[in-house]
Amino acid sequence: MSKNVDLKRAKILEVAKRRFAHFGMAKTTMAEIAKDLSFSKALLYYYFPDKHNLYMAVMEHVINEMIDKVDIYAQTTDSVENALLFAVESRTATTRENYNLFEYSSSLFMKNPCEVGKNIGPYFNRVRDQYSRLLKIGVDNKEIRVDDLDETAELLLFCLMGMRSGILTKDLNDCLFPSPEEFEHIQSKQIKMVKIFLRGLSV
Amino acid sequence: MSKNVDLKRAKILEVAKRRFAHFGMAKTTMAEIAKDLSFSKALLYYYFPDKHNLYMAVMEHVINEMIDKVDIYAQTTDSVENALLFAVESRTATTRENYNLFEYSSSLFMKNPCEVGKNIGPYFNRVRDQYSRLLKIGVDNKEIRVDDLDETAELLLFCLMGMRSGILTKDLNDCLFPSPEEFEHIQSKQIKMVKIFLRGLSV
DNA sequence: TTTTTGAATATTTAAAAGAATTAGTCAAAA
DNA sequence: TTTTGACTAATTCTTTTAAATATTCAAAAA
Repeated sequence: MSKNVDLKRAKILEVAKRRFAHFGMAKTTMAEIAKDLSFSKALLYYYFPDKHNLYMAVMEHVINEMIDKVDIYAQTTDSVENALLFAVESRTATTRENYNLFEYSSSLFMKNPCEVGKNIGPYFNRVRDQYSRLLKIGVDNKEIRVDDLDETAELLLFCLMGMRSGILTKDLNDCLFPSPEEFEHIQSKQIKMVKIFLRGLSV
Repeated sequence: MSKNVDLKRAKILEVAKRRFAHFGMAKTTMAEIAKDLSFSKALLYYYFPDKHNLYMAVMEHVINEMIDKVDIYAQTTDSVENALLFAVESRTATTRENYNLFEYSSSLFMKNPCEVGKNIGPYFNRVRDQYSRLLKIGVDNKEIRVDDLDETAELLLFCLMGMRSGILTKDLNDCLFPSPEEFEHIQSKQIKMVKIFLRGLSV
């Protein structure tokens, strides 16, 4: 029973994710998603209450994948630096693979920064909590010293975000979709940043 | 001759700055600025070719004030940390005092990130150069070790920007104008960030 | 009872047209 | 050289209408 429902929901998520990641939320219609799955539009609403809800489910799915991947890697290493660098690379990869998916989230924020708590807020917190866990590896290892794990993780995450907005502010080539070089560029800055940051926390 | 022209231009800048800082570029008309100065609109165009040019002149004036203030302070101290913390505080102050002035710049960027080179780009570079100079104090002092001053200054600046965007993304109260507490909050994060960053560069 | 659909409705977006505001010009006066 | 009032051009704001798309629902299929 419920097994079948979950399976169908997963299939829908899969297809919707492809469309959203490729064309973005705005340029994807429910009709198109339904057609991809070769069933009726109305059935989509049987499994998901509305488009926004479907989008959020896709977001959650993508974030989960990324977080799980990083957590699994983190179990195989005891060095904070390795763990964090892996996390940074995963974030870059996820971002470029799903660029247009995230665009809707940021447009939501632009329009109404106040309601961030509902939209991207929870995802931000989950990522921050992960960085908190990663930093803890270093603390347990006596590599670094951190007073407030959560606060420091947030600080680090803000810095990483800064690399992104900073670079997109400076040398954007032709706009629209950041080029592979730009992703590389951002990531390289982020890596340098992480190294300085960690050294700043070292015992 | 030219002395009088400069004086008049300065007066115009003064008035325009007040309007721009208070109501923003969009909500300020050339007619209003002219009325404030009790002379005709046409005369504004005698001293400044167009509104955008006038705006840029105001921007430059404000940035200059901030940079000068920081440079002067920097001469009185040999500690990088003091210099940087002063710079951070000055930036906060300038930002809150001229919040709506900057809003136009960011809206320009939102619309067309490509042409950033023309608009805010130069100002960004001047601030980065200043941070470069400030870091050099620490290098000369043997407090810190830096390979590439400019690159590191840029990194630092991006991190500072991250604190700003990060916090405005998270806990914005009622939107529109950030509250004094929010400025405080951002600045406190920036200060913590700078300290970790500097420690990460320490010899 | 659960899943699926076609057709109907309700919202949102897009485009067009017109009015109103505001930027920018110019010939002439001070 | 500096200043202005009157003029034109460009931009923004509203309103309207049409089209696209999200969402609902009663009924059929499984």
